[in-house]
Amino acid sequence: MPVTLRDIAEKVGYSITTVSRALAGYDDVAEETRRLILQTAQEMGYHPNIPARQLQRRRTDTLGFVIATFGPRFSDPFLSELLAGIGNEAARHEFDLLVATHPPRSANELHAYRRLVRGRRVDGLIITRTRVHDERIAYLLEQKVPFATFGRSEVEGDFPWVDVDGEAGLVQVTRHLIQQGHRRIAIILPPADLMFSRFREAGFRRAMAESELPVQEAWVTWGDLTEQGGYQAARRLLDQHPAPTAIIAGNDVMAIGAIRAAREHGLTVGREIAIAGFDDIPMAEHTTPPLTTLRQPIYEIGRRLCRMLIALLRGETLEHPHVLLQPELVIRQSTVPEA
Amino acid sequence: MPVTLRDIAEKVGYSITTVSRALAGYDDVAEETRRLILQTAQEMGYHPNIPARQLQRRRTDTLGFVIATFGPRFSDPFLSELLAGIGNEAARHEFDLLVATHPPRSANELHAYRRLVRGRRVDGLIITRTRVHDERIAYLLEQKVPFATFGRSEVEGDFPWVDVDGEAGLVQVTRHLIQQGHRRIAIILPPADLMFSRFREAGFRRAMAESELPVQEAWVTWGDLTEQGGYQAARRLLDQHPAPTAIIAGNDVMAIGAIRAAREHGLTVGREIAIAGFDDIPMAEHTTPPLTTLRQPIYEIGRRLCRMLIALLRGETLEHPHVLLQPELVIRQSTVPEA
DNA sequence: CTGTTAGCGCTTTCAT
DNA sequence: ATGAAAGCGCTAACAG
Repeated sequence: MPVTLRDIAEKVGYSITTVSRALAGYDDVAEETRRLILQTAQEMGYHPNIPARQLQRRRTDTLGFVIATFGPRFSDPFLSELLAGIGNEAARHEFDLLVATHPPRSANELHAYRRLVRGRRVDGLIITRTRVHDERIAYLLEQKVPFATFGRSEVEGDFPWVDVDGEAGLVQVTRHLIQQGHRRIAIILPPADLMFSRFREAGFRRAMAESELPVQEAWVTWGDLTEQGGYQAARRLLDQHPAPTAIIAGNDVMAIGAIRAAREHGLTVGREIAIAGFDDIPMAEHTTPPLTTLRQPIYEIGRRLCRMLIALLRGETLEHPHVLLQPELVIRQSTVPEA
Repeated sequence: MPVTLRDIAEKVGYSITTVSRALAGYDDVAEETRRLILQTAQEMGYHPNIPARQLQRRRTDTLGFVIATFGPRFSDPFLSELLAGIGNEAARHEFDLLVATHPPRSANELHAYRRLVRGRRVDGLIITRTRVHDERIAYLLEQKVPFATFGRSEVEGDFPWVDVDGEAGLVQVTRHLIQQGHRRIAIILPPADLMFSRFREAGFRRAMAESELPVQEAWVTWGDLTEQGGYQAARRLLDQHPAPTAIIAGNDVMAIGAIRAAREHGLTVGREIAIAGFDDIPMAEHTTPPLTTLRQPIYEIGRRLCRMLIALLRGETLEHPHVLLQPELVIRQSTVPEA
C-alpha cells in the first residue's frame, strides 16, 4: 500500500491539511513542523497519487500527441525526432506525454483526439502534418482545448503554430537547380491535402516563373511520403519523353526512393539527373550520393511546440504565437557532383 | 463545464448510483430506466472523467513506455515501428499509452520509470533493449510492477518477455557467408551491455567454430547502433591487413554505415565485400545494394508485448510468458551479387 | 430495482 | 500556524 498524506499526518500528529501544505511549500507552516513533515514523508517514501491530484486540480499536466502509423512497416525518421523533442521538453517541465497511435486512413484519427479530450486525459495537444481543411484543428478550436501545431492550416480561427517556410525553401532549391543549368524540373509533392504541399508547390512555381521556365503539368506529381511512393513517382517521371533532368521530392524519404528509381534507369544521380529532398533527416548525408535537401530543425520544433503549449496552459500570453522558420538549403552531391 | 453523473442524475430523477450502474451496463437496472439514462447521457454529451475513475478504481488502464532519445539527430526506424505496434494494440484494448523520453546516458532513465511508477500513472510498463544487468528490470521486479520486455536479461527473477533468437540468427547469417566462400568475417556488435549483443556474439562464434574458422579478435568490434557508428567501425575494420571480406553489423542502420565505408574504400559491396545487417527495417530492401539481413517482426512484437502486459494486468496467467521468435534470413545483393 | 453511504487521495476555503 | 470540512467525479458494498 502506497503511503498517503493521511499516513504521514497520523505519524507526525498533524492534520492532512498541514501535511499537504508543508509538502506544497506554502509559507504558513512553522519551519519546524515543515522539517518534520518533509523528513517523515521522505522516510516513509511518500509520493503523491497523481490521478487524485489531477481530479482535484482539474488538470492533468499531461500533453497529448496523436500519431498516424502507416502499417506494420511504419518507420518515420521525421516523427521519432519530433517525438524526442516534444518528449524531452515535456519532461523538463514535469509534464507527461500521452501518445495515441492509430492505423492510417481510419476514422480513428478524430476518435483518438476525442478520447483524450473528452476523458480529460490531457490539458492540451500537439498536432503535426496539418491539413488545408483540418478537422482536428476545427474540433479542438470548437472545444476550446489548447493546442499547438506544426504547420499552418486554412481552418477558420486563430491558433499557435510553428512552421517552416516551405515556399521559401522551394524557391531556394528550385533556383539552385536552375542555376545548375536545369530547365526540365519535376516535383513530387506531398499529398495535396497537407498544408505544406501547397506552400511547396507555390514556391516551386514561383521560382520557375521568375526564370520564365515552363512548368510541365505532367511533371507536377504527388507521392505519399514513403520511399515506395517516391520511387514510383520518380519512375513515372523518368518514363516520360522528354524526361526531367531534375526532381525535387517532398521529403527526404521520397528522395531516397527517387534516387533508387533513377539508378535503375541507368542514370548517375548528381551528374545525369539531380535529385533534392526536404527535411535533412540524419540519413540524408549518408545516401549515395549524399542528398541535397532543405534542413528543418525538427527536434527544436518539437521542443518549441511543447514550450508554447505549456506556456499557454499556464495562462501566459505567447509573444510569438506564429513562428515561421527558414529552412536551410544544404547542397550535396545529388545535385552538384563536385560538391 | 463537462457533464457529470450528478448532472444526469438530477435530470432523470434517479440517484448517481443508478446512473453509474446503468452506464456501466450492470443488469440490475430496469430496462426502461437504463434506456432513459443512456439516452439522456447521450443527449447531454456525457463522457466519464478518467482521472476520477482512475482514482476510484485504483488503476489507470494506462501503459508506460520509456524511450532513450539519442540527441537532436535522433532517428530510430526500429523504435517507431515498435511504438506503432504497442500503441495500436493498446488502443484496441482501450488502454492509453504514456511515453516518457529522456536524453541518452543520463541518470534520467531510471528517473523516468520511477516517476511513472510512484505517481501511479501507469499500471504496467514495456521495456526494450534489455541489458545484461538491467536496473530497470530489477526496479520493477522489486516494486512488483507488471511489465513485459523485448529481450531477455540476466537479472535475477522471472518476468515475461518476447525475444528474437539472435544467436540462431547469427549462426544463420554467418553460415550463409561461409557458404559464399568467406573466411575472413568481421562483426560489429551492439554495445556489450545490451543483452542481445551477447547472443549475437555467441551465434557468430559458434558458426565460425563449427566451420573451424578462426575468429580474429581484432575483427570483433562494437558500434553504437547508429549509421555513424557502423561507418566508423567498418572503416577501422577495412584499414586492417588483411581486411575482412565480410562484415556482419549489429543492426541495419550500422550496416548502412558499413556500406558507405566500404564504398569509400573503393569496394563494390556484394562483390568485393559482403555486408549483412539485422532487423530488416523498411529501408533495407532499398539500400544500394539491397541489404542481406535478419528479419524481426518488430511491429508484431510490439503488439504481442502489449497483449501480454494487458493480459497480465487483467490477472490472467500467460500461457507463453517467454516467447522466442526465430529471425528470418533475408538474402539480398549485399552478400550475393546475383541474388 | 434503487438509494444511501462511504470512500479513492488530494487541495482549498474558511475558521480558529 | 493549524485544522475541520467540503468536494473533485466516480465506484461499490450494503440496505431495503
